[in-house]
Amino acid sequence: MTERAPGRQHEPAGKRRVVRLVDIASAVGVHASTVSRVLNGEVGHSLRPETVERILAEARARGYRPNALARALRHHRTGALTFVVPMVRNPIWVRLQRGALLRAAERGYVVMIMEEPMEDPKPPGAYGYLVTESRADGLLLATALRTGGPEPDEALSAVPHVYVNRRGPDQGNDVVMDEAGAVRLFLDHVAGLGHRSVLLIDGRREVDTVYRRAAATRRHCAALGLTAVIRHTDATEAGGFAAIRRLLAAGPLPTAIGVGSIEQVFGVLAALRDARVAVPGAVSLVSLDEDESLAYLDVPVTSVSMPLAELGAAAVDALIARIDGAGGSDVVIGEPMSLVSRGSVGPPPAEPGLS
Amino acid sequence: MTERAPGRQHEPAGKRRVVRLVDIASAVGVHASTVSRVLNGEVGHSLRPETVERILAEARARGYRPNALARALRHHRTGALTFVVPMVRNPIWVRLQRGALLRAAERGYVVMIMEEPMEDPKPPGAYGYLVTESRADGLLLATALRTGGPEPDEALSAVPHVYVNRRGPDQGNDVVMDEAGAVRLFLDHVAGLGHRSVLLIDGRREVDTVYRRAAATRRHCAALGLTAVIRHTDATEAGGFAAIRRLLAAGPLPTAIGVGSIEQVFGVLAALRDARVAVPGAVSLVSLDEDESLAYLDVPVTSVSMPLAELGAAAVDALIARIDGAGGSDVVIGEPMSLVSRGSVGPPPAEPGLS
DNA sequence: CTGTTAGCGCTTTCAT
DNA sequence: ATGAAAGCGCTAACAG
Repeated sequence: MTERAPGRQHEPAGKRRVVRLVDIASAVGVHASTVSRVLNGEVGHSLRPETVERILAEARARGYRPNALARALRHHRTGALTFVVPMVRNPIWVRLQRGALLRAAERGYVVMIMEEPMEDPKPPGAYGYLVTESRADGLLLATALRTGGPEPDEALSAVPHVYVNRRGPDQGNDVVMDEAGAVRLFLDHVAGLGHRSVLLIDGRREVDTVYRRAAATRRHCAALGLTAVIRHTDATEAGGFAAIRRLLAAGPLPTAIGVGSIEQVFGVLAALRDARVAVPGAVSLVSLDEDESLAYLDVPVTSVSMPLAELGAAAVDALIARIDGAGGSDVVIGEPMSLVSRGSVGPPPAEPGLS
Repeated sequence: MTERAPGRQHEPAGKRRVVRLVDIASAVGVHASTVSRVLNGEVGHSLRPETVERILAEARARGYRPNALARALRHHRTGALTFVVPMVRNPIWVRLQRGALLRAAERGYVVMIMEEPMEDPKPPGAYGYLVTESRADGLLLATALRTGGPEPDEALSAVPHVYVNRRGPDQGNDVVMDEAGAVRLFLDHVAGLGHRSVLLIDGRREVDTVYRRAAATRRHCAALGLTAVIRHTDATEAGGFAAIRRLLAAGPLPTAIGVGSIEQVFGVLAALRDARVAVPGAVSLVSLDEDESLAYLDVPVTSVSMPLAELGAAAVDALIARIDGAGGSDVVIGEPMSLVSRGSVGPPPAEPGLS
C-alpha cells in the first residue's frame, strides 16, 4: 500500500507505453498482420471466428487505438484538412468553421485551423506546404482577398484545394454563397415598399464577397430602376459609423440602406441615432449579415440570413471529392436563405431623402 | 502546343511525386542520412562545406519539404495540439483561439480544433484518443462544464493536457483568468459611486467561469457590505432578457448590474429599454465580457476587458511544457485587465431601487 | 567526414 | 486461415 498511485492492476511503474498492434498480437499468439486484418474488418479474408473473437476481446481490453501516423504514412492519407481563415472578429467565420468541422467529423476527417492576418495576407499558395509536408490532405481556403490576376496559383497545382466563400484564380474550385440572391432579397423587399434610392455600405472592394454584392447591387438596381450608391469602408463599427457621417454631411441619404457586416450595422445605427435619423421612419435598414443580437437592438434590424454552416459543409464535401481524385465544379449555395423581418424596414418617407 | 497545361519544364505527364530525402540524396550523390544531417543543421557533425552547399542548393531547387508524418513517427512527436472548445457563438472563444493559434505557430505547432456540442458534453477524457492515436501531442481543454467530482479523469492520466479557462479535476493543470479580479473591478467601481445593492446575471452555474464569478461576487459584496442577488440564466440574448423581465415583475432592481456574457447584455439592455428603466439613471450596467460593439449601442456599455488572447497563449506554453516533460502548476492570468468606461455606469438614483 | 543499418507502427502482397 | 517480409520517409546509433 506504499506504492504511489497505482493506476489499474499490473501497471508497471512509470508511464505505460501506448499499446501497439504487435502487443495485442503477441498477447493473443498470432501475427500482427492477422490482428490488422481483423481490426480492419477484412471481409475477403475468411478468419476463424474464434481467433477473431480473441483478438477483438484483447484489443478492447487493452484499449487499443491504431497509430494514425503510421497508418497515414502507409496510406499517403493524413485524414486531416486545413482550413485557412482570415483573422477577423466577425461571427460569420464561427458558423462557417462550425459547419465545416461538423461535416469533416462526419466524414472521418479532423480539421486544422490556420488564421491569416488581415494586415499581411499571403497568397493561398503559401499554405500548400501543409499538404506537401503531409500535414493535411487538402486545403479549405477562406482567405478573403481576391488575388491580383486570374493566373492559377502554381504552388497549388498538385494540392487538393477549394476556395470557400470567395472565388479563386483557377476555375472549378469555388464554393460560394449566392450573394446576388441575398442582394435581390434585400432590393426586392425595399423596392416593393416603394423605395427608389438605395445605399450599400460594405467592406473593402478587394474582398470577394463584397465585390460580388456590390456588382449585384448595381445590376439589380439598374434592372429595377433604382438609384444605387455604394460605399466601401472598414468592416468595423467605426467604418460603418464614419460612412454614414460622411454621407450625411454631403446631403440626404438614400431611403434604403443595406449593410454588409454586423459590425458595420452597429456603427451605422449609432451614426443614424446620433443624427436623429429615424429608422425605419426616414430610412430603412437591412443587414446582409444575420445575427441574433440584431433582434435586441433599440431598432430591431431586419436581415438576410445566409446558409453559412451549409457552405462550410459543402466546402468540405467538395474538398474531399478532390482529394479522392474526383473532379468537381464550382458550387453555389443558395438554400436556405431568407429575409428575417424585424422592423427596421418600412415604406419610404413622403418626401424621399428627407433626413 | 496541344499539350494540356504544362506545369514547368520536365514535368513528367501525370502529377509529379513529392520530392523525398532520397531523391535529393541520389541527385547530389550522397547518402540520405547525410542530407538529413545537413538539412537539420547538425552542428556536432562537421560536414564538408562543399557537400553542404550542393545539398542545400538541390533541396532549395526542388522545393524539398520534409514529410511531417515520417518525422513524427520517428520522434514520437506530431507537432500538433488539439484545442477542444464548446460550440457556442460567444466571441470570447474567437480571441482565446486566436491567442492560442498564434503562440502555437510561434512555437512550431499546428492546432486542430474540436468543437464540443453544448447539448451533449463529453468528459474531457473522451478526447484522450487524439493523443493516443498520435494525432496530437497534447490537449487544450476549454470545455466549459465543471465535471461532477474531483476524481482525475483516468483516461487523461498519460495524456499531456491543460484545462483552459476552467478548472479541471486534477490539480496543477489549470490555466484560468482572474475572474475574481474582474468581479472586484466591477464591484469596487460601483461601490465607489455609492451603490449598495448588486445584481449579477450570468450563465449556468455548471460553467466554471460562471461559478467563480458568482462566488467572488458573494464574497466581495459581503466584504464591502453590499447586498448581492445572483441570477443564472441562459447565456443568450433571450436569457438576459427573461432574467430582467422576471426580476422586474418581482420588485425593484438592485441599482448595479453585472452581466456575464455579451449576448446576455443585449437581452438585458432590451428588457430595461422595454420597461423604461433608465441606464445609467435608474440602474448602472457593466458587462463582464468586452466587445467593441458595446461602444455603439444606444447606451454605450462599460465593461471589464479580460486578457483572452494572453490566456490562450499561456495555455499553449503550459501545455508544451507538459509535453516536454516539465511539470507545471496552475496559472492565473490577470494582466492586462481593465475597466472600459463607456457611460452605462453612474451614481445610484436618490431613492435606491427606483425603477 | 560520410555511409550502413535498423526501426518508428502499420498494411499489404505473396507464400504456405 | 494465417505467417513472412517488405516498405511508407525519415533519423539516430554505430561504423569506418
